[in-house]
Amino acid sequence: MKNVTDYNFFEKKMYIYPCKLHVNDCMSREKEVTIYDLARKLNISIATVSRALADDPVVSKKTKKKIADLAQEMGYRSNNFARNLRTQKTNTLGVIIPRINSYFMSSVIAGMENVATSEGYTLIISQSSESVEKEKANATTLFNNRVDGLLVSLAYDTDSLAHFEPFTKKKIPLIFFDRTADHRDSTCVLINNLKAAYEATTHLISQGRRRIVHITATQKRNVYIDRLQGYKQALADQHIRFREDYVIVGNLSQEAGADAAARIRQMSPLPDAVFVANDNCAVGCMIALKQMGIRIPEDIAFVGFNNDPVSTVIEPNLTTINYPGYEMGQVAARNLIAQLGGASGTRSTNTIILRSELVIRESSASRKPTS
Amino acid sequence: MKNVTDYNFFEKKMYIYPCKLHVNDCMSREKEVTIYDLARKLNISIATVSRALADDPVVSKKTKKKIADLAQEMGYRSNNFARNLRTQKTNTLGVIIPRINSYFMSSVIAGMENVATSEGYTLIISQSSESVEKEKANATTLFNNRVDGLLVSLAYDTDSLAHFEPFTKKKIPLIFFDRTADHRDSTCVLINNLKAAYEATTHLISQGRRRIVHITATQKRNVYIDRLQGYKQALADQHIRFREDYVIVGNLSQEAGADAAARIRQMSPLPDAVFVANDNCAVGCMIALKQMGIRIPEDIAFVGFNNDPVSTVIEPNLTTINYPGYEMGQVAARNLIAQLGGASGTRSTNTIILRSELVIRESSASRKPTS
DNA sequence: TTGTATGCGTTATCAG
DNA sequence: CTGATAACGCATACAA
Repeated sequence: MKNVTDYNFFEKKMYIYPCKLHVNDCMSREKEVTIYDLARKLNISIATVSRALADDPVVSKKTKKKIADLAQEMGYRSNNFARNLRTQKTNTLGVIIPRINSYFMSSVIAGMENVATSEGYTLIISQSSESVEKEKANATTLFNNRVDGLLVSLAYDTDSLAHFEPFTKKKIPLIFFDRTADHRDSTCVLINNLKAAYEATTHLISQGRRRIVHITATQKRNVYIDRLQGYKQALADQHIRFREDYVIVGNLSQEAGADAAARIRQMSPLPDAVFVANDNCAVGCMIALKQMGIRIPEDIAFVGFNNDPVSTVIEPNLTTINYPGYEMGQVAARNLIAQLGGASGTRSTNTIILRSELVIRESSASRKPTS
Repeated sequence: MKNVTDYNFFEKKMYIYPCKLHVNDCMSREKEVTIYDLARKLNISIATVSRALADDPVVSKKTKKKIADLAQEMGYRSNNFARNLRTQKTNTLGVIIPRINSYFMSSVIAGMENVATSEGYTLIISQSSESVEKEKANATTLFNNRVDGLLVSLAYDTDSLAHFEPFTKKKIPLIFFDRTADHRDSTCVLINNLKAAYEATTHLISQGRRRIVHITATQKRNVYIDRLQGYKQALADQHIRFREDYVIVGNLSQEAGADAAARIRQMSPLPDAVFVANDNCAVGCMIALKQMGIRIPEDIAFVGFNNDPVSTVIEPNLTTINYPGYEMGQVAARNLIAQLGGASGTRSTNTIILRSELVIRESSASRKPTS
């Protein structure tokens, strides 16, 4: 504080003199070099400097070189704020995700960061922590930060998209990924959850399982709705009656898996398979069941979802749906940037479906060596 | 794939049309409302509006209210670029990390995001992918983005801090966390790796183990240097000879763990314990050893580091060092913001040590029921 | 190919 | 308490 006070005092005093110094003078911050400085030094106009720095073909190679060299030498760096202010663009993408610390999400983010950086964009990441309220607040913040575009994966309980209105009103492109929603003129990037769930369930049936429990989350999110649908469809196609009480809804945490295990154990007859909408929860459930002395896959087979690294650590290794997070991040970011680039045609792309696949491991082996 | 192809085709077609629209013209973006608009409507000066919006005590409550209401009504939002340009502040923090998709790192980021957002700061996250070169590039980008401060966890092979010079030269505060480095006037946030490793090793010894292998990474990073030191120290204190060939250096990936397992198996006599500098690698090693028929903990005991969720999935559950990632992120961010707030005293804080603890699980049980 | 002039939306200084 | 006005650094329409 001492410093600041002194500095203000000093500055006030300075105003007496005709020599008017600006905000960043003295030694408080070395002065930034601007295009004015470059122009003055080379005796040319700032316009030329600006153009040269932007690699405008209209500037001669020679002056370009001169300017580039001097810029380098003087440690010039362009001021994004001045530029953004002028161009009304921010080169910034906003991201809203439920939470960053899951393997899947952090992979997605890694993919986004990868393409964003290489395209000269910057990412602002915010977490909704699975709460609509925080999601709204994040949306507002990002809106005020003037992001050029938005990448969103919805929270569990979001059921209105009203908080994204400001963006669509201003024609700021919006992309939903993974946990998507129907929203006119905004693209979705996801996998075919229905098909994946269908395959998972069909696989269990083909292993001789009939009493298949499904553990999932709130039916507000497409991913869980579709997975449930796929599960139902598979049952129907194999003429297995769907039982409401075989669907366990929770928050898909590892603890939720343990809770589900307790419920499963109460069922009579004991189910012979479980299809879980997420690996973490599957793992929690498997651990709990094993502690109860239930054998996997002999008594109960398991299929998860996500191909999280834990799926190869748990014993037996977990059969699951592989699901390219990193790639999903890349695709979503790339598509968003394409829309920003003015490829207006891009706008009509409504949905991008990524490939997913069933990875079969021991947790779903059939009891007898048939397969 | 079908979709993607169609999409490309469609886009190409769009490019044929001569109708060249500028990025933001026509009705593509409704005009933003500025303080000028507010001022005009209320017949007051922009100066008053600006002050009112900043909640300057010098403005009367009444006019403040009027202005706030109108702003709300007209959908005014302040323009950060204009403000940043004017104030020379960005309210943005840069983050450079090796990679985001590990449980530990994503927890750290979550913690940082948490305090940054609540303090009105925004985070720009970039990954070095464990490469100095990318780390340098990231530093440059963040420098050009004029971040107010920087949070860094170093890549494996970084051995010069020259790329951070621009920041320190401009007195932009720099905080290292976890993978830190000695750098005059920059704060470090980390745990006491030496002590943690000492405890881990001592624990193994107390369980009756003598031939303890240590798996770690390059000795360029403090965390690995310190953990090795702690390991050595513990051996020394228990009068166990340190053996160079018991130290296996790799990249701590799960595969590296498997490789290490192969080497361990060759050793004769077989080591009776392994202390690994990271849980993931420990898990890889355990799985590989188990496949070779080696029993854990009977033949070889294990201790990991990080308390990653996998440590409670692997069988037997992994004894490890618990290590608060989320909190570390919060502390680092909070400290950085404090420095920006002008708390000059903060500057002299050189190192912040977070608590860590040994979590004992089955992987390190002693052979006989003594403990 | 280069230069001149202007405005982008704020904040902050100085003068009422 | 309020107003007028000058920067902040850059991009660009228009002139030359």
